[in-house]
Amino acid sequence: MGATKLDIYDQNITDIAMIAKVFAHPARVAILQYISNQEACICNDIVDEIGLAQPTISQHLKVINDAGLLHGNYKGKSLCYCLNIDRFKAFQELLNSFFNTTQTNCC
Amino acid sequence: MGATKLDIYDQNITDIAMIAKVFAHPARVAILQYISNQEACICNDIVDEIGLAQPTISQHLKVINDAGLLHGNYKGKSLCYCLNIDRFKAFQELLNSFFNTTQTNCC
DNA sequence: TTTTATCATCGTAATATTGCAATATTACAT
DNA sequence: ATGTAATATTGCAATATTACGATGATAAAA
Repeated sequence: MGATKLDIYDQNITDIAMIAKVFAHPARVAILQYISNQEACICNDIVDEIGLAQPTISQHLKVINDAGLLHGNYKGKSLCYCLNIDRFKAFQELLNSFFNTTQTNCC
Repeated sequence: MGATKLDIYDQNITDIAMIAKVFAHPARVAILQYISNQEACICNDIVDEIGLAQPTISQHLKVINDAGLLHGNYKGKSLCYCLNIDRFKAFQELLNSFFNTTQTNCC
């Protein structure tokens, strides 16, 4: 009990849910917005910007990264996280395809 | 510790996160898809369709309803849930506005 | 090489979510 | 009013998430 029953849903449904989960925490939305607005995107800057501890930010970054939304390059001693814009746009399209195939048929 | 710190984020960021949370569970995505594809949308049908117990479905419906995504009409002895399509489209636009203002500036 | 700065991982406590059985409520038919 | 079918609520156990201090790893600088 307690755990999500993943085996009973269609693949496209679990895909939508997994994408939405990335955006389902304000820290991750804020991180994504921040990264996309900066030229250099160093993790410690995010810690300063958002009022959360460094391990917490790092944990959220891992969730975002596991979803394939980041790629990082080393620049000096700081890690530069950048948005994987192709993946990001693919997420947008998947969500829109769900929204657009949904209609109201009754009431 | 453990609870999301909601007070440190901009309103639009928490809005996006709250919307995404509704779609962040496959049961809720499946319910929304199912409702939108049926002519009559009775809860017990959803229980049969998705392999979850009636109280669990009812709980997920409450989350969807609390987000303003449903309106219900009574039809005979069964409750007819219907998609609040205006709210649904508003959700889509908010998500798209977030996606569209996000760019990649480095790496 | 030692220090320093930056980011990741581990361990853990607090809180939230998920799922269901039992029970309550609601609306309708009789 | 009473019975019945459909949905909601409650209470609880299992699991997941969030947050952070302590610690570890890595790379540049001293």
